[in-house]
Amino acid sequence: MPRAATTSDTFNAVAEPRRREILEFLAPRERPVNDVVAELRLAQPSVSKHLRVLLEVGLVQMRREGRQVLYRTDAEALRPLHEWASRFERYWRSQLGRVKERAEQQERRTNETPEKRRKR
Amino acid sequence: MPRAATTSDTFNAVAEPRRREILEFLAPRERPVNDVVAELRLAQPSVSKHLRVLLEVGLVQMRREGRQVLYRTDAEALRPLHEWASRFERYWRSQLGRVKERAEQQERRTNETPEKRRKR
DNA sequence: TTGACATATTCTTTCTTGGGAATATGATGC
DNA sequence: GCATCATATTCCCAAGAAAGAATATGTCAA
Repeated sequence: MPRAATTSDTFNAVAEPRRREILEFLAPRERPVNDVVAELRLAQPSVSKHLRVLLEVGLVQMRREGRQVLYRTDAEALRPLHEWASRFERYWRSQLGRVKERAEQQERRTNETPEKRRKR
Repeated sequence: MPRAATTSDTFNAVAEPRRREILEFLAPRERPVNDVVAELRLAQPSVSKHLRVLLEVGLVQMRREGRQVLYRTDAEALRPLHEWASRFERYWRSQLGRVKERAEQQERRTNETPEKRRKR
């Protein structure tokens, strides 16, 4: 089974960094596509494609106005993500003492090959 | 450019539903791999691969104990995700009145083909 | 050592992605 | 109609992804 489609749900849609930037830009108020192109310095077709993905999962709303198409983030659609992460809040609260130690362990492991790691 | 690796960051790692389930299961306390296999009814190699991805982005910690390898969710690593979603909290609060209307629009659009949608 | 248990890796197959370039569609004003 | 602005789609490509099956590695116990 290949990886799930980016349009399958919110989690997959926001996995792409550019789409997260677009969502942030379109959160305060609606904007035409070209504003996104100019602000984020992306190619226009690229922006259109990202917006399509976001629209399909309901993360943005769209409205036609003359020649322009105005997009806006539908923040409500991000709540499931927020709530899912919230389920872990109680755990990171109780793990605070061990955080630094673990971060250091993790850093030591970074850039090691699987072979080296396996020997441990 | 193809899609970013699942190990590139937290967002990509949690885009996979099975990995989210694994994180939930391993949040309360550490568990051997086979417990994950049994509980989530996944193939053992599949679980090992998912755990590897989670380990590389720091979402789980690992500890060897005899023949077993114990894994545990590092909830702290989910905070960036939670905080990113929190940035949109003020927007969904102020958009509450329009939510139902939009959800209905979205539902009407679901299962429409791009061709139909384009005509609007 | 041998065998059994626990976990990890490799290989193959099927499928999706995001960028770039080119082109198509859509709306407006003359 | 025609040129122009604004946006969307299509085609191609390189890079992975996830599942399944088979196999490898590691550890303990007798």
